[in-house]
Formats: sequence, C-alpha cells, structure tokens
Amino acid sequence: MSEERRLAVLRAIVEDYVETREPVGSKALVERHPFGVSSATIRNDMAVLEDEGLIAQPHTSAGRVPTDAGYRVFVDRLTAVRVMSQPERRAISGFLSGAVDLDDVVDRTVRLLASLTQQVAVVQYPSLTRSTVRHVELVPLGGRRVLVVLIANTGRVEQRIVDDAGEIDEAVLADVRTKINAESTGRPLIEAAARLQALPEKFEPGHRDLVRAVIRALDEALVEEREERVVLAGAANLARFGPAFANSIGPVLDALEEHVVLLRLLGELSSDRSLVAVRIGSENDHEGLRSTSVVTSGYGGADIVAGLGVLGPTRMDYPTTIATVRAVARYVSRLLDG
Amino acid sequence: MSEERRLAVLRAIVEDYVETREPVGSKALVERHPFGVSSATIRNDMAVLEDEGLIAQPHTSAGRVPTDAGYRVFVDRLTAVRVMSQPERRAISGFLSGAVDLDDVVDRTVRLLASLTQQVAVVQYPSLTRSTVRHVELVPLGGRRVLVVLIANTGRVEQRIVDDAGEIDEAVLADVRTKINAESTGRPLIEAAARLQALPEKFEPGHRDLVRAVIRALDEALVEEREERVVLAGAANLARFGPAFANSIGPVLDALEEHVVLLRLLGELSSDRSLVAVRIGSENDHEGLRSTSVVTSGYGGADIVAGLGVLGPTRMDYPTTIATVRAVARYVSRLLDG
DNA sequence: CTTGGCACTCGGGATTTGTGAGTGCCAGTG
DNA sequence: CACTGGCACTCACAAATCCCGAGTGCCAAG
Repeated sequence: MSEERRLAVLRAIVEDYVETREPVGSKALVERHPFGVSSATIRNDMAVLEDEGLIAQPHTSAGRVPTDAGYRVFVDRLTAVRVMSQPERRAISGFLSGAVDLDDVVDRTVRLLASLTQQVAVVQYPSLTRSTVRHVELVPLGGRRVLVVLIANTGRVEQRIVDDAGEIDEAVLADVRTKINAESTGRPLIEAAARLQALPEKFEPGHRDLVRAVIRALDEALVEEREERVVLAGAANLARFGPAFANSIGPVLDALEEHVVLLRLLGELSSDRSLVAVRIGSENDHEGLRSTSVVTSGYGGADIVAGLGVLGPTRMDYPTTIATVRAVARYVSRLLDG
Repeated sequence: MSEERRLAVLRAIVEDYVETREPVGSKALVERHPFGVSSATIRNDMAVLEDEGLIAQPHTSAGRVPTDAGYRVFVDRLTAVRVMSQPERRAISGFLSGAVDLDDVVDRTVRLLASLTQQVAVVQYPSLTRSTVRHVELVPLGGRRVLVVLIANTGRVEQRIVDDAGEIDEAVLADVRTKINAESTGRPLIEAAARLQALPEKFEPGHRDLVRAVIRALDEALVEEREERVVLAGAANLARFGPAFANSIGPVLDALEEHVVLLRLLGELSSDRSLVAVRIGSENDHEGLRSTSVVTSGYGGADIVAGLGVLGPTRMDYPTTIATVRAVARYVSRLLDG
C-alpha cells in the first residue's frame, strides 16, 4: 500500500470536493481518476487517511470530506505552483496601472482580488514604516483648534486635530510650522518624532503649551500605532459560498467589521513577506473564522510594508487562489515602487 | 364600518407583525388588542384593507401581512413621533462627543447608528460645499510624479498624484506652490478653481506642462464631483434579519458595496433636510433593495451637508428607527457646527 | 353594522417508506 | 503482500402521505 498513492487519493478527494461541493466516495473517485486500482483498494487507502485525520465522513455511509489537516497537507505537499497565463497577467497589471492615487491603488487592488477570486478581499493600507517626513502643515480651524497635517514621502497623509490649543496667533503658528519642518523634513518618522521632543524649549514659555499640544498630535500620527486602515471588497461573495455557509455568515461578517481582526490576520505574515501564507479553518485564531480559510501575502517595496489577502470557505481552490494573491501582490509592489 | 377602526386594525397588524414576524390572523388580533368587537368584524375590516392593497396573505388560510403600501400608510398616518428618553439622548451625545477627528466623528456615528438600530448604518462624509481653500501643498515623489494635497478649512484633505509631470525641478516646484497658494488660499473652492485656470500663462513655456498637470489634478479635487465617501457598519446585522432574508442577502450586500447606490440613497433627501425620509421596499430604485426599507436624514450645519441613515427589513420598527435616525442626525449636526 | 356559526382551505410539521451511495470486512488470487 | 470482487449493513435524504389547526369567507340572525 504505497504512501504515494494514498497522497494521490487525498489530492483527488480535495480536488473533487472543491469542485462538486459534495462528499466524495470511493467509487466516484476511481471513475474520475485513472488510479488503475479498484474502488475497494481506494477504500482501504481512505480508511488509512481517515485514521491519520486527513479526511472524515460527515455521517456514516456518506463519502469523505477533507479535514482542515487534510487541506493543510494538500497545500503544503500536493500543490504545484500554478503559473498565471500571459493574458491573466496583462489583465492584472493593466487594471492596476490605471490608478491615479494611493487611495485608488488600494481600491483597485481590493476590487481586483475580490473579482478574480470570487471571494472576500482585504487590503491593508501601506504603513509608514521606514518612510520619511515630507512636510508638516498647521492650519488654524477657528476657535482654539488647529489641524495638523503630516505628509510622508510615500504620499500618505495623516491628519489630527488639536482641540485645546489655547489662543492662536497666526504669526506664532507660522513660526512653529517653520521650526517643526526644519527639524523633521526629510527624516525618518521615528527620528523626527525624537527630535521634536526638544522643540518646545526653543519657544517663549507663553507659546509652549501650543507647541506641546501640536507635537503630541504629531507624535500620535508618527509613532503611536496609527490606525492602520484596511479596506475590503466582495463581501457579497459570502452569499455565494453556498447554503452550508448560511449559518456562519453572521459571525464572519462580524469579524470582517472588526478591522483589528483583519489587521492581525494580515500582520501574521510569514517571515519572508514575499511568500504567501495560508491559514486554514481552525488554524485561525478568531472564533468567527473557523470555517474559512485566509490566504495572505505581504506587498510593497523597500519602503512600504503591508498585507493583502482573500478570505473564503475552507473548501476553496487553493492553487488558483494562492497564485492570484501572489500575482496581485507582486504587481502592486512593482507599482508602488515606481 | 368605521374608517377609523380599520386604520387601527392596520396599525395593530403592522405592530404585531413586526414583533412576531408571523402573519397575523383575526383571532390573535382581537386577543391582543382591545377593539371591543369580535373577530368576525375584524375579518370584514381586513377584507377591505386587502382590497385597498394595504395587507395581503402569503397564502390562503394564513394570516395577513402588511404590504409596502400598508407600511407606507402606517408610517405616514399612524405613527406618533416617538421621543427619546433622557438617558438615550445622553448616551448618544456622550458617545459622539468623544470624537477627536472628522474621521472619528463619522466612524462613531455609523457605529452608533448600527448598534442602536441593530440594522445596517450608512453615513456620508460631509462634503466640501461652501468650504474654502486653506492650503495647497506639492510634494515631489521621485520619478516624474508629484503629489498634490489640498487642505480645506473644514479640515478635510484631498490628495491626487500627478503622474507624468515631466522633469521636476525643486525650485520650480516651490515657485508653483507659492503662486498657486497666492491665487487660491482663503477662497471658496469653485472660485479658486476658476482663478487657477489662468495661472499657466504666468510661467515660462518650459514649465507650463507641469503647471497645467498640477492644476488639472487640483481641478479634479476641487470641482469635479469628488468621490463622496460613505462608510457603513452593521452589515453583520443582515444575518439577524432572519431566514426569510437569506435569499436576498446577496443582492443587498452587492448594493452595499456599490457606494454610488448608497450615495444616491442618501442624496434623495426630502426638501427639508432636517426631516427624516423613509423609503419602503419597492419604493427603492435599486433592484437589490426591494425587500428592504431605508430611513435617511440629512445632517450638518450651515456649511456642511451630507446624509446618514439605516437600512433594514421592510418589517422593521419604524417609529423607533425614525426617532433614532433623527436624534443621531441632530447630535452630529450640533457637534459639527462647533 | 355586528356577531356567532359553519364549512372549507391549505401550509407545514410529523411520520413513514424506499432508495442508493457508500462503507467495512473477508476470503480468494496473482 | 497488495489487490480485488463480493456481500451485508448503514443511513441520509427525497418523496409520499397524513394530519392538524389557524385562518378564511359567507350567511342568517340580532
């Protein structure tokens, strides 16, 4: 009883099950695949696979269904790297290169992923890591409020409102703006944040409160875990996952709305961020995602690091999905690198 | 057969149906409501109501269910203006006033609406109408690209990337920046856009392409219908709408993802934008929303105009929902007015 | 106009039955 | 020893059937 054939059987089960969405039995299996042995033999193999916990039967006298562990083996050992066809590649790069804007890039990427995979797509906004300060702008808003705008060299813009800035004098504000820019422009965010700490000293005591407030806001934008935004698309595809999903659709929608959860998903990338990570069913930490799989990849060039991915039923076409995620990640990276 | 009682019957039917989610029959009705007449009489009333198209029976020998027209009458003529209790009001204003940021205001508002109504909430970003230019910033991004940032006095920031700006000279860019700001700062967006049209003339021919490209980008941000953003929350509540909804959940999710559709929903406000508008089931233009009702209201002070609302099953608690939407709209308006 | 009475309808839950795909096991074979 | 054909057994699921009760419309009488 060869180990080899047993794995071939597992592969066949996964493929058939993904395609038909129905438990696959020994007989149907030998009909659709040229194993060269009888269904009885396959049955023996299946019994072993079941002992190993790779497949299971929903109920006695039904066909077998891959378990999460089964999918794991399939993904790790039985999946050939699918390459995308030339037209596919062209479609991707063509669609993405039409973007006019950072927002637009992210938006197009997430839509593209959703429509290519017919699943739910998630894209994290490029984070500011390693980027530098391009410019800081201060805008009096009337009352005692000041708008602080931070522009990074990646094109990303962060804004914060300082609420209780005391009496605001236009001239003083201009001075503060100048000094802040002198200290920070061109420097990496972390460094800029550090340098600015000493800045209030250089002002008359009467203005220090204002300066401190502004710098505190900047700090928030610079150092503190800035709200890392994610966008998603294709939630409607959840409905397509089939009636078997109808039960868990609520929890999944819940999870999708918790952006923190999504960020954690995207954050747990493999060490090599150009690699695609797959988290299958129960491997997911989040309760609501126990019946879904998540395929993620890092993207971005030297200066930008972020994640993107798709979420679908555990019963998904892994080879294609993985290939798609990787291809999209690559093209976006290339685009952002300029 | 008094017109009056018939309407009371309609009201009772709507209320009971909303509560129980089940067709309501004549007998159950007289038990739960003190009409002082027998079920047979009610049956006659119901027959009339059915002739008028206000109620219908899903199948013979079942109770009656309100039609869209029935809900319409209920909302227009049978609904008392519910007032919110003091604690409710306090909860709303308390939660909203914690916001630190325009983004945060919108975010909190949409979450609040979703959790109060247990439905899907939609909030449109305040649009720039009537606001003025605070500052324009140009940032070279390397290569031939320039980032154009527009800061409005409302605190809103728009950004565009100019892709093919030709050779970029830092000094020239500084000059362009200065001149653009001179022309636009402090002026209403429309006016600024107009003034900028003449600007390229003031530069040497060699630089005009750059200037033109930048101004085109600014134009987009200023005049063109800028992408009016909407955010939504509570999509997971769709799952709570009950199994009767399971069929239409796909189309609804689809519609929710089409932000254009949502914007149109919010845009079709009643003339008096402080009033709450209700669109019931088939009154909705969009195909996918035929089995949902939408309750919207305008919000914003003198300078800001935008919409917010919630979306739920036609079988919803209209009085409460309407009261909630109105209350939230008011508090947000007050908050934004300063 | 209202009411009690009555015959009629019919959706949907409970129950039953049949069927077929699928399984495990075993004895036999190259 | 791996494979095979055969066989008895198991069950989920679909189809068929039954039954009940809520609900209706109509009518004659108050």
